[in-house]
Amino acid sequence: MPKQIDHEKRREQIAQATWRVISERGMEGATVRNIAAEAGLSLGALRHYFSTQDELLAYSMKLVKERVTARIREILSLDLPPREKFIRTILELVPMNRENMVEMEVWFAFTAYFRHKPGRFDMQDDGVYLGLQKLMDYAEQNGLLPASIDKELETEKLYALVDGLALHAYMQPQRLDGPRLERVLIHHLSGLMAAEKQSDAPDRRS
Amino acid sequence: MPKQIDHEKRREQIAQATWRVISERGMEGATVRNIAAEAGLSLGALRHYFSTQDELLAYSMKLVKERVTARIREILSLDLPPREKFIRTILELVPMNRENMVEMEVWFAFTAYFRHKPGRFDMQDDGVYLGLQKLMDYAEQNGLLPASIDKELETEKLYALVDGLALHAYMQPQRLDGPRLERVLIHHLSGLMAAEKQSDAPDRRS
DNA sequence: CTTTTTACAATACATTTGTATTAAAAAAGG
DNA sequence: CCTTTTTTAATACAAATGTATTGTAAAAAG
Repeated sequence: MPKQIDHEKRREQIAQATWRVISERGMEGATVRNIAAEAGLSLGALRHYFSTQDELLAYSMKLVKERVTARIREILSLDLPPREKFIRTILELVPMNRENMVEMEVWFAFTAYFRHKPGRFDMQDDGVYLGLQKLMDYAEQNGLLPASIDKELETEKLYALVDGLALHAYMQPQRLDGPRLERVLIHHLSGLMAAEKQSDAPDRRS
Repeated sequence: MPKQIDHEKRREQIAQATWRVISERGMEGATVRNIAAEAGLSLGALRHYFSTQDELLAYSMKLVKERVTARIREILSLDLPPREKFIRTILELVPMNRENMVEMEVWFAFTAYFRHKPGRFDMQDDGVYLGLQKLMDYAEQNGLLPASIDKELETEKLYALVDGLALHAYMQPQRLDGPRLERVLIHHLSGLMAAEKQSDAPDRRS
């Protein structure tokens, strides 16, 4: 038989080809033929790794989530001051480069696609809300948050802010580029951690 | 000839059928046949009002925008205290009922669909950012905003918050229902208008 | 070396899709 | 009443798509 192939690796390559196709041509362009061509495979070859299109799409979606959570887990494992860790984790939730942009793009596409599937493959949640709740707990336990705030509402606001910014960065990348995204988020987090005087960052007394 | 038909009215009916189909079956289900069936027409009949599918979709998208902007314009025309007008306008940007939810749903679907079209029908912008800028100007001119805030950043934040909440209300309607949406937005706007002490609404001294 | 198993390619097939064509029915205009 | 024009229906057709089948080559297993 021909050179033994690492199935899992091939599946990941195909999933990445899927991401590229969706990013460039939308969900409408994510046909098995387009994906096979992007991956440099024939239809028959593709079918050896995914027997149905929805299985391929579901796998590709799952892989996006794994990649993102792995990156975040890595940041959380770094040895940083709590404040830096808190901020950097949140910044990671927003697309700062082309790669993250594609991830978010395909995540949206997958979500919209699987939402209306009869045999639902299991409506995947991105887990960001749960993660932000834990992150806010972490911030509170490390004294980053003033006691006066309504933590639950602030978590909801932060969640909406992050996803809203992500969405806008995707829809209007020329207006909302990386540096501006960072400015907006830092501004919000500074206000959040400042309690009274939300006007600016806390440690600014020059 | 058969009973003269108001073409514009028919086109609106068809567009509304399109919304329903997209809401229930996603963009994948928005075939000309499904839409014709939902509208109670034959393929040939549909084709008398829209000669191509993309023309139908583009019209349906335009109609969504017109409906939403009309509703907002109506609120702006009401005789309300500036503070109420400011808040109610922003609350209108978020889906509080089934109808608004469908509008947002199809707007997202259309946006994703037309994004990857060779002969782009004209990437429609929802105009929310521009509207919010004007609304913030209005708020400032009516003394609702403290001078200490960074108006541009706060506009960007508000924009992201609104769209993020809308997205989440769509994705997790059970968790983020109407009352909760309102609580979160009011909380944010209160903090925004409060300047120092962002902890709660301003006029609360009992 | 022989056999068997694996990766891949080519092709086939039934459905669905957008669009086009043709025709009929129905009422407005004269 | 008769012609004309508009609405609608029925059918056609080519292209695209998901999936299945068949075949082939290559290397692992013996």
